[in-house]
Amino acid sequence: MANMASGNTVAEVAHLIGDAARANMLAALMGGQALTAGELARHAGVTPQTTSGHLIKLTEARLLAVERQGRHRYYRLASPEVAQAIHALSVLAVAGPKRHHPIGPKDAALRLARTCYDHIAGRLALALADSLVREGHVILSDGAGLVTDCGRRFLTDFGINTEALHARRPLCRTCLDWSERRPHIAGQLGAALLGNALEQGWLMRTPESRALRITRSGEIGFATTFRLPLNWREQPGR
Amino acid sequence: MANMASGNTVAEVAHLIGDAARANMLAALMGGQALTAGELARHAGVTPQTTSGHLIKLTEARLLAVERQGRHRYYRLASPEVAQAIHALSVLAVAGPKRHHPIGPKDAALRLARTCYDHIAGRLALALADSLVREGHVILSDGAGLVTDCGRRFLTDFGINTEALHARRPLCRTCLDWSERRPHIAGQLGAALLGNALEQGWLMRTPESRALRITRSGEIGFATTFRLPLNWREQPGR
DNA sequence: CGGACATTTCGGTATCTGCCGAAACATGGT
DNA sequence: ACCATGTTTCGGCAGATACCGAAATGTCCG
Repeated sequence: MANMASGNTVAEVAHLIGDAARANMLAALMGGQALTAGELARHAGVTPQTTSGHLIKLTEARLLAVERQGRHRYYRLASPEVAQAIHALSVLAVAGPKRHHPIGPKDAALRLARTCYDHIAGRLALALADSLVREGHVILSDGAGLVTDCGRRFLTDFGINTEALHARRPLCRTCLDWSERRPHIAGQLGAALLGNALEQGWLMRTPESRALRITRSGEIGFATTFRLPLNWREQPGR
Repeated sequence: MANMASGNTVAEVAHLIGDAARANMLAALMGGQALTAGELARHAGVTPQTTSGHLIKLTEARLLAVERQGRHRYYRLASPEVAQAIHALSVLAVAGPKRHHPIGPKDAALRLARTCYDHIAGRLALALADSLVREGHVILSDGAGLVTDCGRRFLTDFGINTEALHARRPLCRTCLDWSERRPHIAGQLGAALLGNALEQGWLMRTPESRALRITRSGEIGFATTFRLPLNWREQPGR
């Protein structure tokens, strides 16, 4: 069958995501970093040959983008829209009647702070969102969010150019947290917050995980800049 | 295989949507109305037996909800989250490089006004969104939206109880329009707008289509209440 | 009860495609 | 040049499942 380089249907896109191996790869890429074909193979639990086939399909369908670097090939989600679609599906996946996560003994770090495609998730993200709302910098009405003038000044001081963000993406979106069940800040603002925190050395990515490590300066920086309550780590959410 | 009544995975959910017949059924249900198994069979282009199997799977996975009524079974999307997921996928589906819709000679009506799950889409929806923004009733920052105090009063006068809306769903979300490429108002506010318009007899559903018919009183009502510009029908968007 | 209609169950077929082993290709280091 | 590593291509197999025809079940109507 002739391969039309463009135009997928909903069914075709869903069919691509609807395979365990491919879904695992996409989930791994939800961490926001580009991964090599080999790493993705390990995440998916299949051999490199099999992985290669999957990656070709995903790339041709424009769900992934590739970048060659020496003998490696780095794959990443092709666009924020892809991340959004996967997120929307994962909401349905968890939605089954009762399935409160079987505790994460080893994902304590993940619960504290992790990446969610391009922004921060976990309790840190909730604390930041609470702070921004409490201080009147951002107004959240569930799935929607808005940066106030006061918030714009605050973020500018923090080092985020709110003027430059007005591209196609929502300035401020919320994203349901996986561990806790409250929304945190996603969208362009969420991406900018993560970017700045990494740049300032407040957060560091961890190699083989989506977990984020909070540095010593980050401890202080977050607490003072965002006036976090002392107990923000324990707060189980609600 | 043991049927776990709960807990799907992302891959399982996507796999269900990733079949042409099932995707067609879901797309048909994006109109917001409940449809019978037979109607869905026609939409999907397969026989009733085949359809039955699909519907059982979709229902067990909690993507659809059923309601028996005599010898009919009415199926509808189980939750707004399902609609959101399908919408997110359809964004990716169209995203292929170039695929501007091959004109719709017969979907002129669809372009003008149609349902999108539970809210209004089409040029009417764009005109309404423009109006709400222009009058300062709603502030949109791309994917996010917010109802102002002034807007709250306006909507209350219109017959929408904005206090009662504060459930789990976003009060105001935007949704990328399929024909035109601009966001319109979805979420609870979008649903309330559609509901009120139907109740007041400003809009009427059409039997076998997602198109909405604008009644005579609707012509006048929309134009005066929302101060629509005279040419809102022609505006091709951008 | 019997006939029309909506929906489901059962059984069998055909197709699709995910998987791996083996081997080729590509790149970088020594 | 050689080898190690990362990735792709090829070929064949096996499991999953979408499809339909035939027939059963359920529901309304007269």
